Amino acid sequence: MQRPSLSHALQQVAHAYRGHMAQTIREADLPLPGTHVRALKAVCYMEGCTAQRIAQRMRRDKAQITRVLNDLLQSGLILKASNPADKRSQLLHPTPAGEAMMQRIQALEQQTLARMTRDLTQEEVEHFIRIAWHMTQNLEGDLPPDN
Amino acid sequence: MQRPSLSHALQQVAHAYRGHMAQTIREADLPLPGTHVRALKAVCYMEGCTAQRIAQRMRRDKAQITRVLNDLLQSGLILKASNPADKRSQLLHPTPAGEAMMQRIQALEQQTLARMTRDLTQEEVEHFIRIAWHMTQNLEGDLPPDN
DNA sequence: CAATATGGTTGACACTGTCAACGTAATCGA
DNA sequence: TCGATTACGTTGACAGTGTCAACCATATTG
Repeated sequence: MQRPSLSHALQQVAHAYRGHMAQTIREADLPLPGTHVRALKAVCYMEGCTAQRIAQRMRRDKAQITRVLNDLLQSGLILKASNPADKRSQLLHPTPAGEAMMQRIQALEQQTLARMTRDLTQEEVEHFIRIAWHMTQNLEGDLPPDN
Repeated sequence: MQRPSLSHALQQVAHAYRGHMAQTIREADLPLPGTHVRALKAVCYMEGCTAQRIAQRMRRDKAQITRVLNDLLQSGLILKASNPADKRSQLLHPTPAGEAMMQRIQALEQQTLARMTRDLTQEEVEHFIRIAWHMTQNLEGDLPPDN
C-alpha cells in the first residue's frame, strides 16, 4: 500500500468527478442522472445504437439499460425505431430535444474536465487515460475503447 | 473528447476495480460490501479513529458512515469506546475478528491490485496515482492523502 | 449563560448495479 | 425444415451507494 494507495486514489477521483458532474447538472436544471447522461451520449454518438450495444459499451446489466432508456423515452429525449435487421431489438435515435440536451451536457462536461485537468499537460492526461484503460483491460478482458 | 475520453476511462476503471473486488470478496465468502471494507480499513489504520474522521477521509456523508459502522459493530468486527476528549464521539477500534478480516481482505486487495497493474511499471502506477490525486483536488479542494 | 457549532443518529429518498425469469425472435445443427 | 439453443429486451426483486434534513447531546465561544 502506497500513500495514497491506488485504490483510494481511484475511488476518490471517480467519486469527485461523479459528484462534480451531478452538481453541475443540477445547477443547470437539467435533471438527468449520470447513467442517463452516459446512455444518451451513446444514443447520440453510436451508429446503429441498440440497448445491447449500450450495455456492452458501459459494461452494465441490460436490465439497467432498459430502464434508463425508458426514462429517456418518456422524457422525450430519444426514440425507438424497429430494427429491420433484427426484430427483437430496436434502433435508438435522439430526438431534437435529446440532441439539444446532449449539447448542453457536453458543454458542462467539458467544463468539469477542463477544471479537473487544469494544471495537467495533454501528455499527462493521455497517459492517465492509457493507464486507466490498461488497468480496465487487465481486470475485465477486452473491448475496444469506442469513445 | 478523446478516444477513449477521460470520463469514460475513469468510469470504466473505477467500475472494473469495484466489480473485481466485490467478486473476489464474494468468492472468498467474506460478505462485506465495498464501503464497509473501506470503513474497516480506516478503523484499523487510523489513529484515534472516529466516525467523523472516516467521513472526512472517504468524503462521504456522515449518515452513511454511521450505518456502515453499525453494521460492522453488529458483525463483531469493531468496537465503540467512549472518547474521553469528547463525550459526543466514540473512538473506534477493530476487534480481533475485525483485524483478521482486514488481513484477509488486504490480501485479496493486493491480488486485485497486482492483476490490475501487472504489466505496468512502478513509475506508471505512481504517476497514475499522482494525477488521480491532482484531479481530485482540482475538483474538490484539499485534504491530505492520508493513505 | 446564551448562542452557535459539532459529532452522531435517524428517516426518507434517489441513484446504481445485479440476478433470475420470461417472451419473442434469430440461428445453428441434425 | 424442425428443434434446440442462443440472443435481445423487459420485468420483478433486491442489495448497495449516496445525500439531505431534522434531531439530540455535547462543546465552544462571546
